[in-house]
Parts: sequence; C-alpha cells; structure tokens
Amino acid sequence: MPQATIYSVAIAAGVSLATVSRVLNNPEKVKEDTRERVLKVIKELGYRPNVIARGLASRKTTTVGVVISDITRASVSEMLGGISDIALNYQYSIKIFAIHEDMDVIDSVQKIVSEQVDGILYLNDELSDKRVLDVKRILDQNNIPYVFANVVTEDEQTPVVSIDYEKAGYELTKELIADHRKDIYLLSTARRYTVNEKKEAGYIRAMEEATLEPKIFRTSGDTTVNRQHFSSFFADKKVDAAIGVRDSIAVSFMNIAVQNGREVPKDIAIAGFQNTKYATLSRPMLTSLDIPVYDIGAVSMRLLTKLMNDQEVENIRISLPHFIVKRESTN
Amino acid sequence: MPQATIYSVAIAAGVSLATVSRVLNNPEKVKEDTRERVLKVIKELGYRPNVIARGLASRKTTTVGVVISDITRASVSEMLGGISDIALNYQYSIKIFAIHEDMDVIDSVQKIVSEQVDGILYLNDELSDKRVLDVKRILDQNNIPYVFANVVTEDEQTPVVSIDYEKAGYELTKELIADHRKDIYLLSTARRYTVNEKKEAGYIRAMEEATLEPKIFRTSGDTTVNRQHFSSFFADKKVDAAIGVRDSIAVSFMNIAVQNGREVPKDIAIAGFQNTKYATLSRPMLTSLDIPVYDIGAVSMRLLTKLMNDQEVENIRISLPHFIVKRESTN
DNA sequence: CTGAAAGCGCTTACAG
DNA sequence: CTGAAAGCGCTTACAG
Repeated sequence: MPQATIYSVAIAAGVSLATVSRVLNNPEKVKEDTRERVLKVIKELGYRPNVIARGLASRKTTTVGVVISDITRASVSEMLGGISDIALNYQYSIKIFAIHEDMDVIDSVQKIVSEQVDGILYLNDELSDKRVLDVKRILDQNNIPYVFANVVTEDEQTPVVSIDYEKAGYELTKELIADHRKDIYLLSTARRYTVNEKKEAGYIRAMEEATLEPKIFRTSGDTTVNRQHFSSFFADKKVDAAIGVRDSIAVSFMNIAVQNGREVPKDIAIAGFQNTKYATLSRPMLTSLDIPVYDIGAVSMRLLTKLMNDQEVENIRISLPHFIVKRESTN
Repeated sequence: MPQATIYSVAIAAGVSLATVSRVLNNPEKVKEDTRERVLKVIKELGYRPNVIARGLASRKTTTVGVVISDITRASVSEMLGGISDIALNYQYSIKIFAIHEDMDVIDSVQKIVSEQVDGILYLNDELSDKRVLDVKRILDQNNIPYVFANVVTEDEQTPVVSIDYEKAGYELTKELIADHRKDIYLLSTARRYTVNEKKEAGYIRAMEEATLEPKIFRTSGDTTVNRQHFSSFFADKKVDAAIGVRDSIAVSFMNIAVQNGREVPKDIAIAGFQNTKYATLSRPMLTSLDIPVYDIGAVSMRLLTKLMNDQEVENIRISLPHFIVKRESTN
C-alpha cells in the first residue's frame, strides 16, 4: 500500500483536510469526538505527515543545520551528541553540513540557507572573527537564527556558547606555577585555532604575572609527527612542566619524556586540555582541564530553539564553567 | 530583499518557469542563448532553488538519513566522516537520526520514512539479526533504498558493508599463538555487541585449533570500571597475552599490567582492535587490527547512491579488507 | 468548531 | 525548444 496522505485520512474519517491538519497541529481547536475519530483513523492507516510538504506550506522545516569542519574530531562529535539529544527533545531534525578548508565559506553557507533549515548551529574553533562576521551577515540577511558553538568571537551581537579559554589557560598555568615549576612549556598547534590562541594568551598572562618566561612550542596534532618533534625537544631544552593544548598532545609528550628517562610528575609535570578518554588511558593518568563539550552542544542547541521560536533570551553570549581534574601527572 | 524564487527569475529573464526549471535540471534541453540569459539572471539575483519545494514536486529530496546510536563513539564519527565526504561528492545532504536504547526501533524508522529521505544508512553494531530484518521490512515496504554499515547479518538480501570480524579475531589470535603464547585472554565487553561476538567466535576458533583453552574476560568499556576489573584480574590469573576488543580496553589493561610489575611484551603481549589513536598514544605502542571505519562509511554511502539511482550493483554485501598493524606491544 | 480555497515553490508530462 | 497547467501534500487565513 502507498503511504497514507492527509487526503485519505480525511476521507476515511469523513472530515475535510483542514480538520485533519488541525488535529495534528492545533488539537484544542477541534471538538473532542471529531478529534478522536480522526486520531483513530490516523492510527489505523499508519498515517505520518509528509514533513517536506509541511515544510513547504508552513515555511518551517523543524530542521536545524549543523555546520562542522571535521566530524571525526572528538570535540566535534561530543558536541554533536549534546546537540542531538536536545534536538530530539524539541523534535528538531539535524542536517549536517561539512565545510572543508578548500571550500568557499560564503558559498557554502548560502547553499545551507537554500536548504530551508529553521536555524543554524555553527561549530568551528578555527574561524577568524572576520569569518564569523561574514557568516553572520548572510544569515541575518536571510533572517535565519543561528548560534555559534565553541567559537571565539568578541562581537557582542553574536549568539555564542563557549568557555573562557583564556581564563582556562591562565588557571591551568597557575596550577603549575603554584607547584614551583619554572620552565613551563605550552605545547600548542602549528596550525592556528582561535581557541588555542586564547589558551596561549592565558598561559602568557600567568607566566608574565609570575615573571617567568613564556615558551610556546608548536607541533602537530598528528602523533607520528609530534613524536619526532618531542624527541628532539629533549635534546636541548630545559623543562620541568608542560601543558598540551589537547590531551593527546600532552600524552604524546609524556610518553617521549618517560622514554627520555624523565619521571612524571617528579621531573616534569604535565597537563592537558579537554579531559578526554586519553587522559585516563595514559600512564600516569593525565591532569586535564575539563571542557564541557557535550554541554556546549546541548546549551547552544537549546539557545537556538529559543531564538527560532522568538522566545526571550536574557543572554546570547554564554560561557560555560570549566574546572581542572587533577590526576597523577601533576602534584 | 526576499529570496528570489523561480518566478522572479522567469520574469526577469522573460521566459516561463518551466524553462528556468529546465535550465537547472536538464540544461541540454534548452537553447544555448536562452540558457545563458537565464543563467545570467540566476546569478544576478543570487537565486537558489528551494530544496523543499523541489523535494515535494520531484519526490526526491537528495537527502539521506543516517541512523546511529551513539555518535560520540569514535567508530561512529569516523564512519560519518566517510559518509559525509562521499555525500558531498554526490551532492546529497545528510540527516542524522539518533536512536537510543529506550526508543522503539520500528517507530523511529517509521518516523524517518516520513521525513522523505531518498535512502537510509543504518550504522549499528549492536543490532540483532532479527532487528535488522524488522528494519529491512519497513524500508522495503516503503520502497526506500538502504545500506547497513558495520552491521553483522547473515541475510543474503540485505545490502551491508562491513569487515569479516570473525576472520579478524581469528587472525589476531593466530598472531599471538605464533609467538608461543599459551594463556591468551580475550578482553570483551559485558554488553553484547554483534561485532564483538564475531571477534569472540574467531578467537575461539583459533584457540581451539591450537588446542588452547579460550578464556574470555568480560568488562566495561568505561575506563574507571575496567581498571577495577583488571586490578583484581592480576591477583589470580595466569596470563601471557591479551586481546582487547577495542584499543581502549587493551590500553587500559596494559596500564594495569605494567603497574602490576609485568613487562610488555616480554611477560604479556597485548593487542587491540580498530587501530585508533589510542594505539599510538600508549606506552609501549599497541599492536592493533586495523578496521577501515572511514572506508566502511564511504563505501556504504557509495553503494547507497547506486541503489538510489537504480544503478546495477554486482554485489550488495561488501566485506572490506583488514590488516594487523604490528607495534611494540607484541613481538 | 468545520470546510472550501488559495498558496507554499517547485517539476513534469503534454501540447505545440 | 518553449509554455500552460496540473500536481506534489500539506497549512492557513477566511467564511460561516
């Protein structure tokens, strides 16, 4: 049998399509026994409204577009987990749009707009402030609500959910300084991520406050590459503490340190960012600054639902709390 | 300005909507100068077809539904990476549908059908064969193409892309047997995943062939839980090799083994499955059976595009090759 | 509380 | 090669 339509339901229930539609969308406007009769037929026929037709007629698709760069990154998929759970609650569907580096951002966003999503969640920790404003302009122009998640932007008019990465970098560094470490390195990425730049800024601030020299060592997130870097690192550098901008970088560094005869945390204290599974699978286990990535996703989706439904929001810039999880790699 | 529609383009170009539509969908059917005039107007007005309207009229949404359980699992997000890349190539959009344990599978699938996707990719390594057939029946009934990815099913009529997990388990075990290990444990999950059951079957076959006693130790994927299990493990068990059904389980076991004074690989050889980043971030680095998760996603999406376009496919059951990556944790 | 009718923005035979 | 018209399956004022 072909899928039942609103027509077949209307005929079987002896009412007009308008009434069937109301039963679905404004049940309180339909008399009780009419409503029940229609509901019964709907169940019997296994009728499900065609969401595409509904989308065209109502101009609401109950779909949000989620823009990502690399879905395989743990932080991205965690965020998607939070987004997906909240979307399920609020009955929104999720469309994924991957924008790769070689693609034109403007063009891609315009394409997403043509997909008629009700709102957009933009996840990207590499986006420059200028880019953010470009994207913002197109979406504003098309009058489509949006939230940036895990994005760094100063703009007061941009809805954004994130954590205070500068403060996080500051606090984690202070922790090591309090342990009387002097030669504290920040292991950052060669590639520029705006979130990492914030961590760097916080690190520098803490070091300078303590009149210590900030030393940033740039490497790759790729383990096979950074192992090489770290091996040569120990040949000539004095170091008694290190912070990796990601847990995986910190763990990779730890492994090479141990192989070079250093004891952790006695000789070198090590800490990471994000408190991923890497942190509990290292030996010793890694101290890490917990970034509530799942929550960033969930909260930004929640904020977006409010914006899509013109609900009042007191604050469009939300900074979630972070905290340090102390484990064996520091004192 | 409001979004341009096909009407406004038609008027501005002095043609009918049918012609504009043809320029977009069957350009070869339009005379060249007409086509160019229309194309010029399209560019000027920044016209983008409304995909919802197109979907309703053509009954093709160029959207595929991807069904997942837990997106935060590394294997799932890797697969999504492959799916997303191929989808981009073939111009399909992706809608994500998370089906949690407490949800009714049949009902969820029916809901997805009502979303009018052109095809469905079902990722799930926990699905029983019966469930697979339930899902299959609904989709067949609605005449919607589908591919199961990383799913174990014997049914010959079900399009599925996966690897031969039984053989993988067999080969990895043989590797350790060849190194003269006798007390080889398989560290599996307490929770039943069909893929893990296959690994177990392969492990058992290899052990029995070598007249060794198969010993399966069940634990949790959660590190804090399995650390406890592993700690008591060493109190009473004789062991000279272990295979974790996931890299993370193998690494967790390795850490506890070392803390209990065992040398890896001298006293205990250890191997894992999936060749994730965990395998290169452990100390020593972990031998692992590589599962081409990204490729499983990519190939299943490719297969789905063929099914959606009624192209001939020689084989609807695809088994991708796997291989063992030898590292420091085994000889 | 309910129905008739227009309309959402497209595609697709059917004519010409 | 092009246009007029019907139709995709809904929603939504507008009447009554």
